[in-house]
Amino acid sequence: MAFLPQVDICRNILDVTRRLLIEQGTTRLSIRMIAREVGCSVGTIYVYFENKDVLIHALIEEGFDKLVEMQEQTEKAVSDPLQRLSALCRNYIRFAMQNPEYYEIMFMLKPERMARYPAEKYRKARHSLEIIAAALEQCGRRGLMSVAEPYLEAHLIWAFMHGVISLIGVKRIDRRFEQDEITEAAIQRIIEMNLKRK
Amino acid sequence: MAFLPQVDICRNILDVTRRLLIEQGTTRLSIRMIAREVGCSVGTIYVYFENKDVLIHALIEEGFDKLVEMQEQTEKAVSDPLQRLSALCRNYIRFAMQNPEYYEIMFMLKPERMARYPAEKYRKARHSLEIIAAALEQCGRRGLMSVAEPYLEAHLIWAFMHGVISLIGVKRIDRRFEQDEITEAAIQRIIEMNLKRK
Amino acid sequence: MAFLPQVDICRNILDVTRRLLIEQGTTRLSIRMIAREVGCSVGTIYVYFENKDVLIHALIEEGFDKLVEMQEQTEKAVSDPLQRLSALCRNYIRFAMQNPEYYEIMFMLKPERMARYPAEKYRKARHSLEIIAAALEQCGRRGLMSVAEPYLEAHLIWAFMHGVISLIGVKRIDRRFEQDEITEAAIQRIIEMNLKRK
Amino acid sequence: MAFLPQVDICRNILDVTRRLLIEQGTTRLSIRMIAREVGCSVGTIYVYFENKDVLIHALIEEGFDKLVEMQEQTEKAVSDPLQRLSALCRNYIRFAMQNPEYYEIMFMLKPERMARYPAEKYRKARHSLEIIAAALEQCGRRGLMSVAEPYLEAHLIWAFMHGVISLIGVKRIDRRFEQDEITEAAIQRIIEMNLKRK
DNA sequence: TATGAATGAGCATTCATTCAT
DNA sequence: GATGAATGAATGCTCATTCAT
Repeated sequence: MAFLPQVDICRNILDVTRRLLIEQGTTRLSIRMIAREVGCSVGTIYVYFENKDVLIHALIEEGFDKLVEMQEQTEKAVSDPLQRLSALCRNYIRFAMQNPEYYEIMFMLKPERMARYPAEKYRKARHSLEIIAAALEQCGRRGLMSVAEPYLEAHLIWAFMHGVISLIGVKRIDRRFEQDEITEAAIQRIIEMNLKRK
Repeated sequence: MAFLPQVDICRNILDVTRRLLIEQGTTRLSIRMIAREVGCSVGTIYVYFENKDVLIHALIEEGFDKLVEMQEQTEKAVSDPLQRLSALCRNYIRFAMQNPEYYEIMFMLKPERMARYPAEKYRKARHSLEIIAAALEQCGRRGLMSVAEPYLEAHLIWAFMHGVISLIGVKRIDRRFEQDEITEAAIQRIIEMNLKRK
Repeated sequence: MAFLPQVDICRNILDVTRRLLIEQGTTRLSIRMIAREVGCSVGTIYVYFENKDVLIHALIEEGFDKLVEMQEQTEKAVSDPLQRLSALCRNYIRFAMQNPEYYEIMFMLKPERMARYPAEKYRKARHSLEIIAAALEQCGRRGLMSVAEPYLEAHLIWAFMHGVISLIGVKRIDRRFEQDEITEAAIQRIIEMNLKRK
Repeated sequence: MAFLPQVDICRNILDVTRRLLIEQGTTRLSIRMIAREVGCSVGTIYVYFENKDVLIHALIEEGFDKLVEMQEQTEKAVSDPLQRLSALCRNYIRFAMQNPEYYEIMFMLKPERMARYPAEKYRKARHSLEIIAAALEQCGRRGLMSVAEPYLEAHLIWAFMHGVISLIGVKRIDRRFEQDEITEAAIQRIIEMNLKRK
């Protein structure tokens, strides 16, 4: 034990919590469960996180950081505005699919049900929207789209993606459709929806 | 008691539960809370509902009945297929806005987190989708739209609406936008999205 | 229904209760369970039996009546005292094996755990002992046995049988032994135990 | 607290449970009752015992350990096989009389009524039987008894003692007899029963 | 006679959190 | 920093019993 440095209990707690969040959701998730899974005592959790909410807020923040960083990189990496837009959409959906637990706490918790709602943290979410709005504007400037209100349009795009992700998450999409089929169709509609009519 | 005619305890339980569901969500909602609010004993709840799940399932069924009935009436009432489609969308969103508690248990619960998942009840949801698909087909037949796969398209429309509803529900739409502005814009995009390009 | 006379609800309740007693024991047995199984309402049970204890006491009485009647008949039917003694023993054990629910409430309930202990009813049990004591005396008079204290001896015989029955009931007899093997061996020992040494 | 050294809560819980078991039996015994009597909160019980069954199983094990240890000591201490046999019997009965709560959970619970039946724990009971069988065999080897099947005979002896203990436990022995009178008579019969007829 | 709604107390169990060590 | 005992309140649910109908 002395030679096996306790690497990073804090990290461990966060990762275990993420895993448990998928199966259990926030309410069913319990500190005892986390402790048992991490292999530490309940008290130890409280050494690192003031309470259950703080622990979840930490994960929410982490999620936003990951998402925003990914989108910022795409913004930089893809120069063609139309391709950038679809890359941003594809990324967003992929992020949700691969990190359902992050996605759930980032975008599916009703604020009125969170005891200690950290409004500031959610404001980070805005940045991800602004990146989409910027891509739309760029498309507009290049004459590819005619977007009167890019920020509103970005909300609509976001909503569309969020709807697809959510319905997949609650397993309500008809089994006849593959996940990819649905998500790709959605992305296609999103692009077309804004493309300049000739 | 003599002055407060005990109208219908069962109905009362259902209504109180609906109300509490908005504030608390399914997991936090407790039988004791319901009993306290209804003004009866815990045991009384169990006279009418075998257990907590059965109570919630009853509400889910009620919700689907309301929604499907509303959509069926619209289907009959509006003959113009394009207007019918937009009426169906508008209705769906209005239903969700006015009955957030119904909407949540109907469309937002992860099946794997429900102890006793009543798959059959959820199957009713399909009918609401089929009504939209039928409207799309009708539009196609009239040459107003060219919908290759009406059922897939109906899913996409549903997803779009569900996304708007969900984001409004978790209060993530920028305060600068009115609810109506967003929902109407979404409906407009939904129609346009499918309109035949000239 | 009108043509299907409600035969004898009371009898029905008693029989269902007996059946449930085997699986559940007195404590776990519930009025609701009985009502469900009988196919009547809980209230109906209370029409016939003042409360749960009274219902069980009725069964206890019934059990004693059956046992004593059986033993009295044997007493009359078998004239040879030695054969009578072994017949009485065999009967007793068979009664216990075939009516474990009667036997349990008749002989295994701790009086201090019965809310309303009907001491008088248990006094009936004595008669069954007296019949055994009488048989022992008869054997004594015929010179087959020399029983100094027939009543004490009857108690010991009873205890022996009760022990075999109880251990079989809690499934503690080694599986290598057949039930019959054990009970017959016990009866043999009981007879020998009292037989006059030559 | 400072004045009442919290010696050993775990031990305390076990002892209180034992006491309550006599009055209430396993089914009526409740965690709340134990907590109230121990003077701790309900949760505290669960700190030491995973659930009610585990708590009772712990007592069962404790009981078997006590009984077997006592019998093993007697086996070693008493060299004369006949005296050893009667000492083993006397010990067994004394154990049951002095620890009725242990005895009840060790030998009177129907396995089918125990939710989580710890079969392995009950297997310990066998050892106590084997010690008696060994004593019988020893008597046989010394020509004091002629025991064809010592293990079967041990079962019969056990049953006899169990019967006496049980009837005393349910207070069914006629008040005219002292407990000692009955138990000593039983032990005497047990020895005689197996003694070689001259 | 028969019903079944209603109750209040009770059940085993789990929880987030505190705090002395 | 890490522990884990301790708590009090809460959870879903069952119970024997009552009583107006």
